[in-house]
Amino acid sequence: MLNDTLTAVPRECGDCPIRHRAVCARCDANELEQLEKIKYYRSFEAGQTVVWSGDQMEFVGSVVKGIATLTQTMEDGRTQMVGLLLPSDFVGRPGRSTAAYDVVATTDLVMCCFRKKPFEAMMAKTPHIAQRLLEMTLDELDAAREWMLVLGRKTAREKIASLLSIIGRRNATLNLSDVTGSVVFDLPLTREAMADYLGLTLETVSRQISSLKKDGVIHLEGKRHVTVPDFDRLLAEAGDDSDGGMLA
Amino acid sequence: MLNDTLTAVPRECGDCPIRHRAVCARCDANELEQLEKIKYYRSFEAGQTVVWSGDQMEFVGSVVKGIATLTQTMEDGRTQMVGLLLPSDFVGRPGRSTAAYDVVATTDLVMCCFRKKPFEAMMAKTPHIAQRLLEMTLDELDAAREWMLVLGRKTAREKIASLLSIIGRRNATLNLSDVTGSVVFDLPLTREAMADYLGLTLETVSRQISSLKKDGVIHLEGKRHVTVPDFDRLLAEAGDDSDGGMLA
DNA sequence: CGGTAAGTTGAGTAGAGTCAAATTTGGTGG
DNA sequence: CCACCAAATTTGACTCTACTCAACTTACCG
Repeated sequence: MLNDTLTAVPRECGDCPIRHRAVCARCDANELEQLEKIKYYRSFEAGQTVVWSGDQMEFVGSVVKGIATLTQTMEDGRTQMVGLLLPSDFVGRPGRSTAAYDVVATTDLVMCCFRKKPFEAMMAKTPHIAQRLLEMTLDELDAAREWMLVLGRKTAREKIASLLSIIGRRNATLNLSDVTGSVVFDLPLTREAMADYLGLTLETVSRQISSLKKDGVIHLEGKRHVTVPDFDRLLAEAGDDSDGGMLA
Repeated sequence: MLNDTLTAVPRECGDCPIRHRAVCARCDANELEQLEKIKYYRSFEAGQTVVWSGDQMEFVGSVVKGIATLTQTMEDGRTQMVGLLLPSDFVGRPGRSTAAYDVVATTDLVMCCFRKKPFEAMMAKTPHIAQRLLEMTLDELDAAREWMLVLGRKTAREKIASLLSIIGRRNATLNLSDVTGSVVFDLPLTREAMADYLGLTLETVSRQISSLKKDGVIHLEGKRHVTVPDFDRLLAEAGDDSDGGMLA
């Protein structure tokens, strides 16, 4: 079954769906050819752990398809999600040998991997890669800081609204549609994963979603399919005047 | 009086106290000479705002001396500190025109500034700068994620202990002393600033500090001078087994 | 059609927030 | 050098949001 997934993945960088957004975005044809030589695809099933915190990192890479989470765990089991990895996002840190976080596949996942050593060697010779990685890292830093405001200062209701607006906005970006008026999307996370992202308990997440539903801010079909009739209303509930956290 | 401060600042990069840690750390003599041409020093008094969120960023630069904070504010006034800037830390984001956060001098502050355009131009030609900036940004991203765990999952008491252990560890690093047994330092932040960092109210900060004092985890002389008799005890109170958040 | 995981809802509690004094402190002008 | 002031900090009393524990419902999968 893993092969089915692999078959769906492009063999050539030219066909790659994340070609223009990933760490390789700035590479020219020649550089891409070099990358082709050291890349390989790996597939993971939903729920599988991609990397364990503290383990040796033998590769870095990009998410091609699916969603993964970056989480930290305390000894007593308290868990905090510190990043949501979407297609084109980069995993791993050049120059560091062990992983600092758990990476877990939330959905079935395909990654484009590079063995760490050759990648680092290539990065040193190829400014285009380092430049793009810097740009992506600065974006992630902004997203992390945006999230610090959510975690530190927002109420449970605002936290949920913030998460929904981020997911909604991202979906709109991918579909190239406007975030005006009504927005529809599927939640890629369980209530528990949402709780881990928001620094809440899953019960509180559930209650606040019910409350937003009751107040007509969102509609639900099943547990995952969300309709936001008025996106500005959602943003107001999130405590953001205009555009709050852009995550990816 | 500004001149007094300026006089204390090196004119030559060679004498600079942050020479080997800042964004210029990897530059060779020639590159440094180019940087000298576009650099200038600016001093700020404690309490002064260095950059307003949303403003045009006409410069980027490094903290040379003193401490600054990076904060976000919601319309209703809730604020969250998203970074603590220490000597050698970089301010500003190449490739972005407006500031995303308020930068405020917590103590008297000296910055080594570069006009944004020339700096960006130089970065494009000088891999050493971009490399070092990538490294620093990755470190900041790790620190931000570490802090997300603190904000999202720790109790008030653990938050305070986490902040104290970070400050204690940083001081030890600067003094090249071990973080074994007893550690002594001055708090660089008011209770309110600590609260903004930790996502708490200043009253809660005060109560938890009193509680840690009562339990003998710390001793206080005046409001700012802290003695930690047993650093491991403090780490245990922070919920960290070994080394929790390293901030700088 | 049952079994299990995911999600919802309820009741009671606790930890942090709010509002309101009191107290300490560092700095200043006399 | 000392009294005084404004700001920072501490402490108290009360409230409320989000957590805990628990039962129940729903959806999905074999």
